[in-house]
Amino acid sequence: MPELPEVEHVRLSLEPMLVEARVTHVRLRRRDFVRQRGRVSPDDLLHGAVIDRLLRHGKDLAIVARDGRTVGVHLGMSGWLSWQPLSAGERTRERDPHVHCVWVIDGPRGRGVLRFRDPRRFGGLWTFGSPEAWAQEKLAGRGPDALAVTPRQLAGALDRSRRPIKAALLDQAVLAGVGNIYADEALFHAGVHPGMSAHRFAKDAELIRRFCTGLRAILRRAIKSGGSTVRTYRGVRGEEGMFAVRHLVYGRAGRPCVRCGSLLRSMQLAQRTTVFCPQCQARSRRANRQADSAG
DNA sequence: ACCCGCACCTGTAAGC
DNA sequence: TGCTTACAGGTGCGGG
Repeated sequence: MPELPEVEHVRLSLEPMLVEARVTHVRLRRRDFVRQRGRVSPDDLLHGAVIDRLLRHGKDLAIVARDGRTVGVHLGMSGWLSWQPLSAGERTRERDPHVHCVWVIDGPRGRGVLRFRDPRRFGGLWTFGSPEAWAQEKLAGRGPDALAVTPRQLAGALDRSRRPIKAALLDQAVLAGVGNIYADEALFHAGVHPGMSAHRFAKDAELIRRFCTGLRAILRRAIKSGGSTVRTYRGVRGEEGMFAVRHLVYGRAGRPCVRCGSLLRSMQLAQRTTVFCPQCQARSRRANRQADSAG
């Protein structure tokens, strides 16, 4: 579910509630949801800590305490972090079997419950002694964040790769934060066929620059809209992200292209459903220019 | 070294 | 209605 815009929206939404707040209770309901060998203590999950900041790189999130304790959060496909205000003296009882970890938090904006719900359990929690350890261990092998990547970095990561560009974009070692939705949207924006080889894409400096600019714009707009709710994604208050109504290709196979009217096509690429416009994203750029000049 | 294909899970919707 | 199947936003691994 959540790609960079969804994760960033969650981070921004939680920040005012969590920063400067103290964790007063922690309840881990599924031990194996914390990817750590041996015993997990409440202290590992920030019990008693004062939260200092929330970090994000790609789709990875980290909750960092003042004393350095850090919890890495990954939402996987179906993960949801929710915030519910709690009145004084009120207690919570979990009945939802998919809520795997619960934190009660006392902060400048009042008391509340932070819950991590994840039915498919592809997500998880990781514990570290410092934010540096998080960056070193959890982010090892991750590429640059998709909001900050430079055309140069992207070209460098792609120029010896023979994979289809779509497959490379989904690879978090190349670029951190892009998943199936935003890969399709960004390729459409740049007019690139998803099956184009990565090294050919990397050779075209002008194309890469255009792609990076478009990608950043799409991600920024998506963050502002609260992300994309396609099925299950929700913001921290349970609200839907409104960016899906602005998807131009993702989820629109068989419908007309907003630019040229051709019917959007669907194919399997890197085991993922891929939607593109056969006209605006033609395989050869010559065909592409012809399509442009034809209007 | 690179890249593919699959496994990891559950929920939902469509098809029969 | 009920059963079966396909599919879903992600990642990490084995092995070709």
